[in-house]
Amino acid sequence: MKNRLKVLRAERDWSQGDLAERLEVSRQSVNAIETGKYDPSLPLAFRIADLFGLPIEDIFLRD
Amino acid sequence: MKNRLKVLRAERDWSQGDLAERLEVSRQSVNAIETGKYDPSLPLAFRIADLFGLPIEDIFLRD
DNA sequence: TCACTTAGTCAATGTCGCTTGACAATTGCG
DNA sequence: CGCAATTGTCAAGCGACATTGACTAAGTGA
Repeated sequence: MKNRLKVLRAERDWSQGDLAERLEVSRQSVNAIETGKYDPSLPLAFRIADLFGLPIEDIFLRD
Repeated sequence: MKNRLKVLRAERDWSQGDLAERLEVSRQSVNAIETGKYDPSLPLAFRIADLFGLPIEDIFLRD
């Protein structure tokens, strides 16, 4: 399960901390998801999709 | 996080066991997800979406 | 140079997702 | 009626998700 978080974040010039704050999760969680340590829960994936205004399928990709 | 699993399953006349087999998870997991005990992991949500040929957003709904 | 931000990582902790095995209650069918 | 299939649920266990706090390393700017 890959994801485009880093790119989407860069497009908006947000730090991992900025994104974490908007998602209401810890900065370490954002980092772990970006670096592929684990996948987000489904509810968090929805919050991410809502934040970026994209369908989940456009952010998270089957690897 | 609600979901339409029970309906989608009924449309195909599948038992929880049938669905579990196709998803390669336990019957108890299917039951727990259907009865709202917990949400599936993101990878499992993708497998479910693929199986039914629907986007994740059409199966799982923000509550 | 020095302070600050950012990114990455580690440890410890707690909860969630998923498992196997088991059992009861219900439904459908010969 | 009797039997099988289905659904719902429980307990115990394991690994994944997410947390706080702390630390290192690299880049930016005054």
